[in-house]
Amino acid sequence: MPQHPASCFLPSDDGDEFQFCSTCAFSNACRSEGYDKAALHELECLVEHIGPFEAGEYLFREGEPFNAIAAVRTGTVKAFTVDASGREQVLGFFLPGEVIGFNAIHGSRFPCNVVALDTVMLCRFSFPSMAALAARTSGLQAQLFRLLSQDIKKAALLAGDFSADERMAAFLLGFSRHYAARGYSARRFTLAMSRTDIANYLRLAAETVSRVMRRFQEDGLIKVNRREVELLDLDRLESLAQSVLRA
Amino acid sequence: MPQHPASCFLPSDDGDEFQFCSTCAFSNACRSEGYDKAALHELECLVEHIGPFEAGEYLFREGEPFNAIAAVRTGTVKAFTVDASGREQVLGFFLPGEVIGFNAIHGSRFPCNVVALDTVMLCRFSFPSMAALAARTSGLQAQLFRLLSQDIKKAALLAGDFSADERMAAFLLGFSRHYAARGYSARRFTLAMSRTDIANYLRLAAETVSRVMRRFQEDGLIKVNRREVELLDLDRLESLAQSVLRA
DNA sequence: CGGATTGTTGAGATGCCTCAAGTAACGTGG
DNA sequence: CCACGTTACTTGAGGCATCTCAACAATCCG
Repeated sequence: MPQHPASCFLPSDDGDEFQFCSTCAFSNACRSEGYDKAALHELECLVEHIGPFEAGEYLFREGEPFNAIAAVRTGTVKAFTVDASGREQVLGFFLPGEVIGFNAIHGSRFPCNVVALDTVMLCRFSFPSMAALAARTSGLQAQLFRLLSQDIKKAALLAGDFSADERMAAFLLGFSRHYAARGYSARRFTLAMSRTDIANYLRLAAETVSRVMRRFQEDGLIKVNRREVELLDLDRLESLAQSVLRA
Repeated sequence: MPQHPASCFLPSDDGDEFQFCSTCAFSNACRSEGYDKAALHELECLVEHIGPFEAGEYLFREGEPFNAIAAVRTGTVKAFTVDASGREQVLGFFLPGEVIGFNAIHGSRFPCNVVALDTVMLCRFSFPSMAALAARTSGLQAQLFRLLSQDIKKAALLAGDFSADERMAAFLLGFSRHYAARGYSARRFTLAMSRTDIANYLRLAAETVSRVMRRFQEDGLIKVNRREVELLDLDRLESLAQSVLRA
């Protein structure tokens, strides 16, 4: 995520780096906001741009040794486990700017599978190298602690006992907020995942997701066409989701 | 958590420190396993032993600024939020050796209340100081990353969609494993929390918790008397809990 | 001993799931 | 470009796990 043209091994044909990086979880750490130049340069050298991955490709597999975290540059990613009886449990989705792999530090192995839902590009960071750099760069260390802490809170959100409506509203608003924070539309977006994946993630049946979406549409809250979503009444969605999002 | 009598501000009447500290999440970091002596000495100086707190006392309140984490030395602690309609959502319980406050780093405020369920003593660590020390002590930094990562996984566990039986079995085995790992009985222990708290935590009704426990007892899985629990058939409990615990 | 809290038990209600069928979009090969 | 099979999604009907409500029992505590 360099501010200036890459000075290490970065692919030179990566013209859109500023765009990508301005939305990334590390963008603060990557910018020269008072960090010493040497450390910043090292972070530039640390990043590997990998991909593209096509829909369905595995980025990581459960049980695989952990040695790097990865920030999503483009595309959408799904993390999931498969239980003894073969059923998926979706743990989460990752949008551009979000970081994959924090749940793999403890145990030194990935506790879940991670697949691309569409065309995905990643920034890969060796975790030992990043930790070493963080030891010398207090801003980076602080950012890592914050991101890890944020993941704890995210995981706790969906653990609450909420109705199908509350879950669905919170799910949709999650996308809205993510995109809004990055300069995209808060009202219109495309879901990269199937109804089945959404249902698995929200701990609902796929049929329930269908029904709730239809009802939301009948009530004028949203407009859905296939995977295209438009949020028509953000206020009412917020009030539905408030017990989940608490903010 | 000094190995030798405290050399800083530690209360001198704290005769049982070795005992406490050997079960603590920081015990590795606190022991002189190749860490330089200076750093170890600093960690000793960093810790404040606080308490005792009595049952019902608040250790932290939601919204309170975050500036320290705390390891439980003795007693049991409950973390919870209160939603708009006044209902509690229990986020977790902390037993001796576990660390409170990792979910407060992001946001710089406690996202939940934390109360003592019985008589509680804590080791308090200023987080900025600990982060600074971690920057100079790679083992401590690694341990902090591991503990944060572990909390992500813990939070994800209860988020799965599991039956009342599976949740209850996993809940009981959680205590069993915690105590076993620390040299206490894996089969007999006392629950410090009420049925209502357990139910809130497991996202069940209190009545359901009662009924599941009775059925477990009828089936010879456990023996319960009030808050005293004895696990009679660990194997069957494990197999009930396996989809939750996945390990 | 009496009131308050905590836990237990039963009966009925309900939100979501399961099963089953049908419809719409998609990709593929002809 | 169309017929076809496949996958994704929708819709309805019925069932079940868990919740809610209500009463009661046991324990704690002043």
